[in-house]
Order: sequence, then C-alpha cells, then structure tokens
Amino acid sequence: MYKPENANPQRFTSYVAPPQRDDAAQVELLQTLRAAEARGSATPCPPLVVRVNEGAAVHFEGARAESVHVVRSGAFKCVRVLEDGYEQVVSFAERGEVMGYDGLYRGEHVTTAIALEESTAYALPTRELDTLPVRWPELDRALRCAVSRELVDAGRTANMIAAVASETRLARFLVWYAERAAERGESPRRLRLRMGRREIASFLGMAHATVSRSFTLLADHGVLAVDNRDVEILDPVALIGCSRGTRRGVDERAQHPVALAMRPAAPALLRQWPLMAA
Amino acid sequence: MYKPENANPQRFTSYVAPPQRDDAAQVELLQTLRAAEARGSATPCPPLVVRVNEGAAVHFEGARAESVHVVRSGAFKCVRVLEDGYEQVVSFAERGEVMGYDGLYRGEHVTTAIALEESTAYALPTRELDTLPVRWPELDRALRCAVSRELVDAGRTANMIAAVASETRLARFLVWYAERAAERGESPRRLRLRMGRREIASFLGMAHATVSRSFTLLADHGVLAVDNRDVEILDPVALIGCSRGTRRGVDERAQHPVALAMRPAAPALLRQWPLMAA
DNA sequence: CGCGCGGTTGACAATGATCAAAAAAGGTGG
DNA sequence: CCACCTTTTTTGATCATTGTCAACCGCGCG
Repeated sequence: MYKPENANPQRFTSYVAPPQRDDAAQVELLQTLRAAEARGSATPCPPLVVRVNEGAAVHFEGARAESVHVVRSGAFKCVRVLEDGYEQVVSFAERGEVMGYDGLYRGEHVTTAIALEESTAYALPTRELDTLPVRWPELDRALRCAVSRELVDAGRTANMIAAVASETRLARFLVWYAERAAERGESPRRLRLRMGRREIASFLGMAHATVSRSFTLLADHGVLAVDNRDVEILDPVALIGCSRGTRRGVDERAQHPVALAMRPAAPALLRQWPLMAA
Repeated sequence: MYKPENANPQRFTSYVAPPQRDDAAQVELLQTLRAAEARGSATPCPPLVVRVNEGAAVHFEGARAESVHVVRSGAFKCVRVLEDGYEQVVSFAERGEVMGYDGLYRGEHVTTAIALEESTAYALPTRELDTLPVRWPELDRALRCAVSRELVDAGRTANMIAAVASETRLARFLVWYAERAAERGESPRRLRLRMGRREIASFLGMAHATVSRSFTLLADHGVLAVDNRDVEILDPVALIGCSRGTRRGVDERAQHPVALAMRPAAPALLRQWPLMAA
C-alpha cells in the first residue's frame, strides 16, 4: 500500500516537554494500566511523565530504546517510515496502552510514536524493567497485561487488514474502535476519531480515497452518521454484520455487500458487544 | 479474505502427549529463548514440555489461558476461526518463539496454536509468571525479550499484508522467513516452508491461487527456485527489491513489477540482511 | 486403481488503486 | 467577520489487479 503522495515524512519540529519525575503520578500510572488494585505504597521509582503536542514523538524508529511508554492522555500513532518515504501506521494507542515495547528485542525502537493531539505519556526506562517486579509488583503485572493486550490488538489488526471488502475493513476498524472507547468508559456509539482518513487508510492497508468511499457507503445505508471525524453508529447490528464480512452466496450475487450485511448477526456475538448494551 | 473452501475447521484428533515436568529442560528453555547467559542455577520450577504431532494444538482459542508456550522444536501456526468458519492464520512460530501470551489479557487464549509438524513446546504456567522474576530472573528477562520480538513480528506482519502487490507481499514474507531461518542458524537461501499455500494465503490476506501465481511469477523471473515447499532464493537482490515494493514511476508504466524490482536495492539494507553474507 | 488433497493454471468480473479535481474544513491576518 | 490560504476530505473516471470459479495435474494413501 504505497502511496507516493504520502512521501513527505513528518518533520518533528513540535515541542516536546522534557520528561520529569512526578511523584504524584505513581498511583495514576498503575490505574492507567487498569490494574484493579492500585495500592499507593511507596515505590523507589516515581514515573516519568512526558508531555507532547500534536505531531511530536515520544520515541523514534531506530533510536536506542531507552524507555517504554504508556499513554496517559491523548492519542498516538506508531508508524514506520518505509524506504520510499511511505508512512505505515502500525498501531494506534490511547490511554492505558503501551508503546515501544517492541524496542526491547533489539534495543532499538522499531516505530516512531507520534501524538495525534496534545498528549501525555509515562516513560518507563528499560533499564529499570529488570528490577520492576521486585520494586513494584503490581505495576509489573499490569504492564504484562497491557503488553498482552498489545498482542491481542496486533492480531485484530491483521484481521482488519486481511479482510477482502473495503467496507468490511472499515467496519472492523470501527467495531474495534468502539470497543476501545467503551473500555475507556466513553460512549461506544458516538466516536471521535483521533486520526485522519489517510492514517486510517495506512493502518488498514488501503487507499485513503477508498476509506472515504467506504465511510460514505456505510453512511448512505444508514449504518453510520459521519461528520468528518465524528462518527455515530446508528445501526450497530448492521455494522457488526458488515464487519463479519460474510461472503455472498451464489444466488445473492446481484445484491450489494452492505445491504446483505443487514441481516441480523449471531446473538452470541451481539450480546458480548458493548454497543448493544448501550 | 474469506474463503468458504476453507470452511472445515481442523478437527483436533491428533495425539497430544500429556505435559511432564522435565528437569533437564531447564537450561534448554533458557537457551531456546536465546538468553545469552544461561546459568544452570537450580530453579524451583522445572519447565513443562509438551509433545504434539501434526495438526494437534497446544492451546485453544477461547480456552482458559493456563500457560504460555515457547516453541522448542518444530513449527506452529496460531489461528483464529472466524464466525463463518474461515481459518485466519495470525502468526507462525518456530523455535524460541512465544505463543499464547495474548491470552494473559483476558485470561482466555485468543488463538489456537496448531503444530504444522511433529513439534514440542515448553509450557509456562501463567500462575507462575508473577513469581518468575524472583525465581528465575534470566528467564524472565528472556521471556520479555521474546514477547517484544512477537510484537516486532506483528508489526512486520501488518507490513506484509498491507502491501499492494501480491508479489510484494510474498517477497516480504520470504525475506522475513529467511531472516528467521538465519537467526535460527539455518540457511537463509534454501528454505523449507513448514506451511501450505493456503496457510500462507490466509496469513498474507490473499487468495491461495494468488499465492501460487506469485510463486511462479517470481520463479519465472529467476528470483526463486520453487519446488513445492522447498524454496531456494536464487537472486536475493531482486527479492529484496521486490519486497520493497517501490511504486512504478509514470514513465515505467508499461514494465512489469518484478522486472522493475530487479534494480539493485539500497546497499544499507542489503548489508544488514543475512542473505547477503552467505 | 481410484480417491482425495494440495498445488497450479485459466478465464472472467469486479473491486479498489490510481490519477485528478472539486469541495469542505481549519487557520491566519486584515 | 470576512477574504485567503492550506490541508483534509470527498467524489469522479479509468483500468489493472486480484478474488472467485473451475478445471487440471501430481502425489500419497487406502
């Protein structure tokens, strides 16, 4: 999915506040990583908090992996710039998600983590990761869990990209995004996308024009109400149906993919989806 | 990428040897996880070793995540079965790679790990993961590193699937596969694919017919010698060129993608590729 | 020997990438 | 507040790529 139009890699001229030790952020960090029991016991290592504004990066592809980051507020995209300058979005991260853990393997970050808006992140020095379990067992456990979640998301990402139809890809993306919103306690129906069409396109492995088209297609069928980056899910059942991407039967050949997806999805799937509870 | 032809999920009738504690496997496990310094210090937790033959699974999607697995020998595929029965291959794992770590997040495995041939794996009980750092620091560190590697691979996977041209996808897959072979000390030029065309297709998000076509295409151009699952890389430079998937310029429109990829790749990229050393 | 399976190849329709341009949104300065 | 610029998004038109269907081949196995 190379698009030469995208050939100007972002220049990181934006302001990056120098990281500072922040005692008050201790409990926060643990809570952010959604460890249920965040005991405020004293730890010898108050976390670093980094503040960046839109377009700035907390770590760079190829740079020594000195820390792993946890999103505290805002949103990030993790990208790799390919040889021809195309910016491949590998993942999106919001509150509670880990970025840069993949840098531990070789000691170099393999992605650049760029803020999509004014954001903050915790920085966990990789040096201190070895001793973390003894110094702060709860955090260690929470971090493990968060990394596991990254792997889950990676699998889902593959699942999104691998889908045949472009509407299916977008539908899966939206379902995923809505679930994440629900997990953060936000509305799973009224979504505010933190990223542009081009970034969604790069993430899903398609042309940005096709992303746009898929949005309008779903909107035309009454599944979504799209207002730029504000997306409202009008018909969750249809969206899920579309995300399931069932192949058309031979006899249904003439019909439209989206129309076909309108038939109700499996009840089991629906029940476990937060959208349906709302 | 749904293919109804693939709608018969594997029946797991194959033999699975009951796991057994194996004292002798202690050092092995550490070495397998490629920790440089594997001290043979006594640990209170001799690893479990599981033996499976082709088609059998070490863990199932949806089952309680009681252990994380590390491949000791052989090869595995990690799959998710979608609602319509299509088997999506999420990852391939060979010696030293971690499977099922994504199960920690929810306590349930999200993939089924199926052996592609007669294989063995270590099972690390998730219960013991909390105390692992104190009981066996080296292993903990090695495991962290291996998990990090999984994340790196996940990013590369996305990179493979997201590529536009089918030959590019396959080329990236082969480059990745060759690098892994090299890391395991095997030849990076003579590859034995452990998986079938259909599994490659599912992994790369394309139709199996297209995978087959891409193989023959690369073979016709002298890049590969393909004999079923035995693939020899005849022209590494061309393969890398193809994997870089540079878009054709406007004037080169008439030429064939593979032919265009024949031009030499960036020296920096080549130097760091194990193929070129051989 | 026939059967089934995995792989290859052919033909065809259609999806989506690409090129291109218009329209909308956001930001800046008068 | 409006004109003006840039960026993002939408929409249009065209054509190659690839998914789909289907036939065929080679191989191992019962």
